[in-house]
Amino acid sequence: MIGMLSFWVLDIATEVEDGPVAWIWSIGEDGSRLIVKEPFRPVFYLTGGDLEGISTCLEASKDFPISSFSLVERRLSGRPLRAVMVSAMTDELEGLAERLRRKCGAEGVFEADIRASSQFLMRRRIRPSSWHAVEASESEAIGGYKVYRASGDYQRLERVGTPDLKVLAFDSLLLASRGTPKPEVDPAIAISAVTDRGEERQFSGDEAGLLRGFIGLVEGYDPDVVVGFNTNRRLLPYLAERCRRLGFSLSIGRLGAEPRTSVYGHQSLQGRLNIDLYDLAEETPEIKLETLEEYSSYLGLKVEYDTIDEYDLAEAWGKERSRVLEYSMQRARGIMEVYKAVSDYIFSLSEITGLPADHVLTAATGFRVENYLMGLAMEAGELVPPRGEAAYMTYAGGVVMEPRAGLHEDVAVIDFKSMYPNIMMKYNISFDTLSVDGVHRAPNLPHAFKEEVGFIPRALKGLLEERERARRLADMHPEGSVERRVLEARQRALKVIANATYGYMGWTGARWYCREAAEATSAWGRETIRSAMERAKGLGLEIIYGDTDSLFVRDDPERIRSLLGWISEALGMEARVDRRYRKVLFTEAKKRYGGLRDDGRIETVGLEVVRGDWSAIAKEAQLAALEAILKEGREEAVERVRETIEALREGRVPIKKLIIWKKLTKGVEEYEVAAPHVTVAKRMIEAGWSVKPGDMVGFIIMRGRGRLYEKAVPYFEADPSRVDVDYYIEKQVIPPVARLLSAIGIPERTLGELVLKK
DNA sequence: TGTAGGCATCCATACCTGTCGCT
DNA sequence: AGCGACAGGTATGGATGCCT
Repeated sequence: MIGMLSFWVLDIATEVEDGPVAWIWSIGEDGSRLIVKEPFRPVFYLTGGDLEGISTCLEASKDFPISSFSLVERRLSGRPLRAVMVSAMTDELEGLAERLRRKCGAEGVFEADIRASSQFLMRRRIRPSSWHAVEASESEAIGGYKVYRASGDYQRLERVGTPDLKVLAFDSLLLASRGTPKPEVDPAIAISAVTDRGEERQFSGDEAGLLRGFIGLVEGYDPDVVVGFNTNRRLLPYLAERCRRLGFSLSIGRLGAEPRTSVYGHQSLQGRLNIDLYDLAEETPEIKLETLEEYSSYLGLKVEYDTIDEYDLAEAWGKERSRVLEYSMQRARGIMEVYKAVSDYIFSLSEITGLPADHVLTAATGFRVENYLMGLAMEAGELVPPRGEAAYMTYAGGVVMEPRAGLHEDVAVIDFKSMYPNIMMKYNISFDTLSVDGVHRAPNLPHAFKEEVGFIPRALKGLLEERERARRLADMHPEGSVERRVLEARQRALKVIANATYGYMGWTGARWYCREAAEATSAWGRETIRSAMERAKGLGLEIIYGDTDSLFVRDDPERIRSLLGWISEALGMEARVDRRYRKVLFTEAKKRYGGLRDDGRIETVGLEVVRGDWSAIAKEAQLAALEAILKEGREEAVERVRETIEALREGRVPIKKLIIWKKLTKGVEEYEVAAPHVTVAKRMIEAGWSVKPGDMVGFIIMRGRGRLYEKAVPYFEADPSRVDVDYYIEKQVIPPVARLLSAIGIPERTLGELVLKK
């Protein structure tokens, strides 16, 4: 029974049966969950001077797991290259390729370091998280899932959006008598779960019972997506270990599989997507503390949390158990809501980059860009180079103007649209167009680029055209519709990948690292913005500030229109007025300003207000002063500061507002100099808490003698009566506001007097 | 398992200088 | 006078987190 099968690709896996077989976990058009199976042979290439010799040698290598080999024409950095393509009967290519290279005297090996499942997706042009059709015959079902054998080519189907996925969000509580729970000794005490249909379940009490209850729920509901917060690095490995100790396994994958540790700490669930929203929170710059609560409020979700700090959990569990359980359920609900808000973006990113939806979140930006480029390379017959280790060499970046300090009225901000991608396309900047006699010569650099369209510019063109298409289509659908939401998420994902391509080229770890290309891009960028500044001056526009691809000018619609026209015609680039300020305040510092937008909102850039490593009281004080400066006057601004100082003096500031958070960026032993958050982290570790690189450490400065790092204590241990109020006044509140006030002519002395005035 | 460079800011630390007490 | 201890000032660089 052969017929066309349409399906949406959920996840991909490879198994070795007689040879490697790809399993595509999918959702059929009728909503059934199914597996498309196809045997395939991952390949690698051998290159060298004597391809005939290599071939003869391969002929005599029947004892190796090779299915076939052939002489093929490919390209390397755009230049034609002949190579021997070897098809393997194993999915462990690197060892095989290296042994054959040595045995047969080949010089180069290509693509042996690309995982079998990635090769399958790219060669067969299958994009995860999207619809395809293929000729297939039904074969024996496995564990209730229909299985199809695919034959022939896969066609991509133009269809917006995902099928109706079954989603399960969960949260789990772990209880330790002391410090951070350890899976060897400390139990899970509750698991809360919510389905996309709104069903809620909570398991608690006997640990074996609650874990079995959760496993039963997963088996029964059979979700396509399991979503949580901090599941990859923490919860899933923890729960799996608890199960093992209790004598059973955490079989929450399809076909009863346990979670498997996959690349970079990702936990893989067979046949399901395991999505950890913490990964997404981590890469969202607006989110500083990386908590579920913060993420929910950033997304503007109406979810209630009666938060219980992890440091208070043990005590709360003893005293107010029902409140703890309710909080756990609130978290599960919150996780589901966050998932619903971000899932379109995740699936778009997955489809564009070609990485399965659960892996795309754990992959860093560079690997997302690279996976996208690898897909294009395979289509174009361009060999994918191995990951090298280029020596780190820095180069010049964007230009930043010295701002005109002070308060300015009616300022327009002109932005170049996608400046770097457009420069790379305009001057055909790419690793395969770099050439000494190229027609495009980078300003003040010995780099030049050929005429014939390069790999990177072609990739960018594809991304930007696709983005335009997504935007146009989005506009054709009504506001609030599923299609519009999905298409908008798609255009955002496309923009992210396009904008990261410049940085990717300058990344020494990139397969297609090309410092010359990155360096030339920023050089043309500097030339572009400088010539725009010249022109603006020539037109009589008053320039206030500029950074890389933006220009702040006193608003003057007529002259600005003329400047934008010139940029389009003479530079062949596009710029637009991105925003307007009724008032904007600059200090002497670059990259820091605050303004009153034309829509009445206050906007802060670079100032302490937006930084996560200042206490809330300092940030509030600065924002209040800024608001007063922009909306009222200087006296009011000073008055706001006075009020804050007074509140601190009188002990009216809640201790939470005094917490200073800093990220521990490496192990505590690796630090060269003592710092408050490091000594606090050390103390916490001694007390049994796990504090690892990447964790945020919150501390408060207490009265006492010695260095600052000797006066810092973990925030949850701080005694409010012993807080070093003077530190908060003199080192936290005053400096940030003083910088703003001095920009409008109020000397720091004035604030000093405020402090003395008791 | 790291997109890039440019930048402000705080604080620890090393180093320098001058003063003081002691021999 | 010569020496070391110490206080105070300054230059430097580690560390963090922002901007485009």
